[in-house]
Amino acid sequence: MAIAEPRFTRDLPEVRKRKLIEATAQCLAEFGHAGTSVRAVAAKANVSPGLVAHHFKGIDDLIVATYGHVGERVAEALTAAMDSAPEDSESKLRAFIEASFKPPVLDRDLLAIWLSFWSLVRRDPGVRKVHKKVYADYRRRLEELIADITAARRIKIDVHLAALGFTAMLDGLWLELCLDPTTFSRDDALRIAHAWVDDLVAGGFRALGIRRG
Amino acid sequence: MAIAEPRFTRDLPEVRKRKLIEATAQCLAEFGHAGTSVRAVAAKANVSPGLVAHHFKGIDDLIVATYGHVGERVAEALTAAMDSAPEDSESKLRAFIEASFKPPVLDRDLLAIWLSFWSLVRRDPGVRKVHKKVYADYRRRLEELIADITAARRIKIDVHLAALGFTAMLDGLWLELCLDPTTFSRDDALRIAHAWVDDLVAGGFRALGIRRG
DNA sequence: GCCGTTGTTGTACAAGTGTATAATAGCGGG
DNA sequence: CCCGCTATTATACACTTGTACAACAACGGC
Repeated sequence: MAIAEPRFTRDLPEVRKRKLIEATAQCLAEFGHAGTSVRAVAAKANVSPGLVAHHFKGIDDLIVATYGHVGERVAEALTAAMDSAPEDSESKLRAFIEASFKPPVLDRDLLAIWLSFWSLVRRDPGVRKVHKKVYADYRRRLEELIADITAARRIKIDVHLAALGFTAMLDGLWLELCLDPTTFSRDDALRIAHAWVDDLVAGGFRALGIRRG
Repeated sequence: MAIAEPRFTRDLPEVRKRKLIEATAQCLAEFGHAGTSVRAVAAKANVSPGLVAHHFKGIDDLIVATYGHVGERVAEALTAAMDSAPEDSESKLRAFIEASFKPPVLDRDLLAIWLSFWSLVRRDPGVRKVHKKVYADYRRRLEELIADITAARRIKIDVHLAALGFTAMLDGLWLELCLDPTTFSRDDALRIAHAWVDDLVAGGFRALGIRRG
């Protein structure tokens, strides 16, 4: 007679939390925000509903943690792409673009998580703070690259505005591509983004002059 | 003794539906997607819960109808701005930009509706179809303007890709400005968008050459 | 080997959910 | 003025939700 296997296994809080976060990501991808409840997450993680409440304040807290977790993985993917690119800033910026439009960044499941998180930004000040920091970091990295590229070529533009416009364009392309991959293609997005860099390097965007005052 | 006022008033289905749609918009703005239920909408419209089921299939159907309704109002606002602009395409494109970054288009409440709608796109084919059409119309209008502007100036670029990039940038700026108006300002967004047009008119975006093959 | 800590379960309960149903009543047509 | 149509209500029901609670049991320390 086989030894009865334990009815459950104990995990360190840190480990269990991670498992619950991954279950939340799967629920958001599979059922959307509306179908992602404490119980749904618990079921997906093969765990009792009470355990979720034991580790997290509620489903919103869990979604924020999920955003933080996958957000770090996205940042890692982008950083890895830049690190494996040549040393010059233009190459790194282009590597950033390439990484932005392929998995794990270009991923329908990721959009589901992002949408849920965005819907929390408005009412929860803590969430708002996290969102602000994530986007500030995101923009700062691109702004530094753009500043490098333009400085080396003696191009005088407002790099802050340029970075804002560039990130907005990347975000928009990413969002619309995740929502509906049939209207335009990944390659279209890549061509558009690379063309932006081409024009930047060629001294375009003269209209984005240095900010006055 | 005063005449007892009627306990409720009858409306034409069309009128009642519109009231329910407006109540839905308010609920999405006030409570978010999670807090927008059949009952919440009914309460907001001072109506019994059963009535909602009588006019709509469910809360998803109501959200789609709300998206359609406010989407039309947005389209009207943008069209009105273009109509009151001078006849040339550049002026119309700039009027489009101006209208995009002020109410009723730039509106946190509108984003709440958009987010809910986007979260439905993935699972509901009907919703996906509506989204596709709305965005196709949106892009086509801008593509025509861009085509006009470049054709008049003998500028050879892929207007389709240019329109894709421009709409993505506008969407991204709009989204991020609605999410967090403190990181950058409406004026920043306007400067960025107008600078894009400046560069287009000046013959920039040479990198967006005519699509090969 | 036992014991204590605590991660985990199962259950219970109140509140909220969508929806079906019969009864009500506003309002236009005769 | 009454009548019929149907928009609307009120209620009921089955289900899901979040959370509290006591009991359980896995696993490390002694």
